[in-house]
Amino acid sequence: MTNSAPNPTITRFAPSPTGHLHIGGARTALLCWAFAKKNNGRFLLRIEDTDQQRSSESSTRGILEDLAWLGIQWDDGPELDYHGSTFGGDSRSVGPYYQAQRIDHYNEAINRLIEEDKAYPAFETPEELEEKRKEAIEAKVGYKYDRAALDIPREQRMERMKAEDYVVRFKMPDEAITVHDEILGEVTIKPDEFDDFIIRKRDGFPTYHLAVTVDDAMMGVTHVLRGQEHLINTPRHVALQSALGYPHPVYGHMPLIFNPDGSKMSKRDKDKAAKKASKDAGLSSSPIEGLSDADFAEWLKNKTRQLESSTLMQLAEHLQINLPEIDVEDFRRAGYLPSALNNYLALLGWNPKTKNEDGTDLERFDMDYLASHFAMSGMGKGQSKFDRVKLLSFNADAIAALSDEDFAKHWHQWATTYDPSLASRFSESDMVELAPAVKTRSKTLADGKGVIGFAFIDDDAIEFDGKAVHKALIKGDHKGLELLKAFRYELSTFDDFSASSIEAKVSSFAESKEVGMGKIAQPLRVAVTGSGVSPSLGQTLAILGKDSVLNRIDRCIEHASAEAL
RNA sequence: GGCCCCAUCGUCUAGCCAGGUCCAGGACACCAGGUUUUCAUCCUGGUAACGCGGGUUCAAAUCCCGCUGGGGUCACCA
Repeated sequence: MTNSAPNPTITRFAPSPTGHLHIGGARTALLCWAFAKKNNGRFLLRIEDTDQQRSSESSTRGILEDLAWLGIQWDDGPELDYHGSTFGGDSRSVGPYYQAQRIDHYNEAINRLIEEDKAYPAFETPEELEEKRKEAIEAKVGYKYDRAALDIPREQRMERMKAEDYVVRFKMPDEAITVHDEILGEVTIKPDEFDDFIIRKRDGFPTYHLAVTVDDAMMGVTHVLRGQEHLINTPRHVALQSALGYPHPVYGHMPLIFNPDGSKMSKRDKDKAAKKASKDAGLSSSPIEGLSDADFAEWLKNKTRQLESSTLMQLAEHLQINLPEIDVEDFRRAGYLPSALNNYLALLGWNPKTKNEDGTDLERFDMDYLASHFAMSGMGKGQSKFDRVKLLSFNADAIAALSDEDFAKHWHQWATTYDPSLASRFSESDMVELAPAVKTRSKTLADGKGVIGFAFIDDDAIEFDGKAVHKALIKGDHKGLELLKAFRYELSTFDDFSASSIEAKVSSFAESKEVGMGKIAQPLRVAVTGSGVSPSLGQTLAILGKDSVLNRIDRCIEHASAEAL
């Protein structure tokens, strides 16, 4: 495909601001972005807020920030300042990018269609239509609008428009429409599958079909990459484009993403998980302030009832469970890196079909790679299941690959938002020091705290794991305990508490006592952490510092001596 | 239910369009072993799939048909 200057490739992502950015939407946006970049084109962001009831400004803001966090930069669209860089703008002067601000454009197109007799007003009320729909269902036939309004003479219709409430319907041409889809091939839909759909609602706002057609044309969109749930809409848009004399963009409908059990990934999954945990825990009354017992009981027994997101999070915390991640914000909170999320998302349905040097398939790649290699030909046709375990593995690898400095930056930034106590306990430069111990032991940024959990406990509050104490200190004639005492003595005059010199110190001590490293390492580890498991000994002691280490050893000696009697 | 889309290891997939090089390759997970003072990392090896039935062909994971299964869609939501 060649691109001459006058006709750049333009893709778009057009979310409706009715909630957070769903992970499926993020993948659509990512691949639209990648396609545009690969073809030296532009990626456009448009907010489809024609549903006045459900749209909100805070949703828009959230979606913009989620995209920015992922690093999916839009060239045209609403402006956003994010950590010093500006996203969006209107350099081509084809805005505004909020559909609610583009009503004049839609009306112009609608009026033109009416004048050309390609669209017409219809006067049935929603209730009347609902009635007819019900009848059709009972008769087990597909419902289609019966074109009753077309029986009214045109003159009369035009007259009634002035006085009555009405919708505008598009006269769907009576011919089969073939969509040339870059992913699925040719898809032909017969005319009896369509009726004269509404293009302007009673409230004067256009419907999605009309708005999307007008906007894509006016904004110069050349390629539409979207989820397969839109496949059936495409013939409508193609017909509308023809009627309005617009060019037809190239389409690509990508397969949808599902939960491992095959169900749709939806916000309801969070309620489902919380309900199950509540039942398992035998909760009979609301444990959350601001949620009444009655509401809680109703929510619990009604499968479709959903709780406010913040309430749900409080409940999850109370139950000590993790809610399934559904929105980009969820993954962010859970401590995923955007690079890992993008990588996994891109691979879900797209394959670079390239080998690594060792002959394995290329799976790990970054945004630059995507931007220079993405092609629709690599898209799969089949639906896929979202495997959090594989994503976790991608994330763990991405974290491990970070430099200590970058890891500290990400970790501290994450903690600042999601775990302020962690962020205030350890500065970013502290975290650089912690990085070597934490990186290979964390699958997510949220895991980090657990790795160094021993550092969060006061010296005199350490709880000693009985088994570990026995195995490391008491077993074999208290050899471990004696070694620990001896090492404690040497440590009292030792001041260089860097990880490497502590390692050296322990090593030379073991040599002088003619024992293996483990003989002194494990007693020490148990003494300072209470358990037999921690990062490397040098790192562990370095994190605690000399005072704390000595305190803890003393306390352990006391504890173990009592145990040994 | 009508229409439309889809179908390879448990999961994501390569191979399919241009049939033979595929007793089907990779990744995640899992199992076993190794490295490591513990854990984690890391290394080595292993288990594991062409949904079913018909064709076409010397030859089918690859082409055709049917079945089954999964999904989408049938709004004055997008």
